[in-house]
Amino acid sequence: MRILESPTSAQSRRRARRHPEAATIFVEGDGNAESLRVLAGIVRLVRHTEDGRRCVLDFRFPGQVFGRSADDHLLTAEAATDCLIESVEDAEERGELEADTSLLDRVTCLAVRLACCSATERVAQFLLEVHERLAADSVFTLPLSRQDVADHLGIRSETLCRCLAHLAREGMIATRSGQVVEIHDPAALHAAAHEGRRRACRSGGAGADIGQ
Amino acid sequence: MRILESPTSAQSRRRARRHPEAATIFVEGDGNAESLRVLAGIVRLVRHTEDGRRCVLDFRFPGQVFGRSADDHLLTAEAATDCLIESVEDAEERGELEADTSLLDRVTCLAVRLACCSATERVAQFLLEVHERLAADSVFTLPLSRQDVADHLGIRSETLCRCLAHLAREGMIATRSGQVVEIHDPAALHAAAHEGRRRACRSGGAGADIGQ
DNA sequence: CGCGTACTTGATATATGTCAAGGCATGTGG
DNA sequence: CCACATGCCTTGACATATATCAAGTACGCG
Repeated sequence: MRILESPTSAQSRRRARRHPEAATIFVEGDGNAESLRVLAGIVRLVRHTEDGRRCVLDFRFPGQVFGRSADDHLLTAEAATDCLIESVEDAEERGELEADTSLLDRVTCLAVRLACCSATERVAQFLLEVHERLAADSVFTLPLSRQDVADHLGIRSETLCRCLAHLAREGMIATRSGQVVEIHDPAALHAAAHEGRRRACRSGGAGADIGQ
Repeated sequence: MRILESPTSAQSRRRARRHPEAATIFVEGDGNAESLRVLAGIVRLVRHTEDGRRCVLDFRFPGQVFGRSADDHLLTAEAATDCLIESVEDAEERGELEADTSLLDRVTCLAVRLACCSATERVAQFLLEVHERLAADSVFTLPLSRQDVADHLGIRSETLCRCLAHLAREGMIATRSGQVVEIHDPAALHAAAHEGRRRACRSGGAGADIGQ
């Protein structure tokens, strides 16, 4: 199993803890508000509903922090892949802490997407965003299961497959062996991520006009 | 125009500011992190996307606080109805401040709903939640436009109408003159709010079993 | 009382979910 | 090292939910 690694992880593996894939790192609502940082692997922040459904609110990639505030512990953190996790204090010591974007902002953006965007738009947005967050090459490995991505985007895994296939047929991306994604035409992908324009601007009526 | 009033608003109207319907109270991303409290009316917390779409992330009812933290100002606050707003300091002085639930929690719940629930489920959940948050009688007035509610639930206003009509046909609720809602059968409504059970529990596969 | 806006309802198109089968990749045991 | 078994991914056919487009209606306001 390949593990995504942050550039600095090699020299800092000292006090890192290892979490095997699917392990629970902390549970929603536990009092224990520890701040953690991903060294390698991918963490998913999820909420399980009382009726057995699951929703992936966000992913954390190498170098990113989670569980920072008490609010962050409103979600459960799980290892989406095998993970190396250290405490934030360790990273702080070494001055490796990046400014992390607010979880509220992340979840808000997700809610807006879920409310407004079609499945294909969501998938395109997700690809672009992951690509950017990983600061990856145009070809990159995304070691997430289809189910994890689908649960994040609020669609079925079959729909996710179809959207990927569609984007691939249009020549915007290619998927090699499932987890390897290649972005061929970022501009077109970006357009696909924001198609809804037409459908849009009726909502507000008065206030919001586009103009671009 | 009727204005929802909090029980204590009468004696505290001193330094309250009035915002007419549709007025913007503060804009997403402004540096000015003022903490406010609704005395009367309803505030909506929205995000406008770059492509002209709108999403209502949450509503604030009389007695509730908004704009509390810097994060709260990631959203725009608008008067969904004519509003009376005071500063949190004023309420604090009088010891009227309730513990407010975290905005992250609210938005997370919304995202989960948007990701998992059908239109009818969302509408049923919304009615129950508003009913509870208003601590209202089984008959209550909800002075929100269909458009506001639809933009909150991620559906079209036509779909919202149909869902309400459906719940009414089933005898769970009645809508009198648009803004007045009557909850006839809370139990059935609660059931309608969580129908998806069947569809659910396949997602996780291994981890998440229900058991209740 | 008449007008304008928002709400409601209907007909239809489309997107997504659902169910089912097949293929591919990965890991395991011989 | 290969054959097999297992699970994930992919694709297809179909059902269904929701968006879309278009009238019609009710309601609030002047």
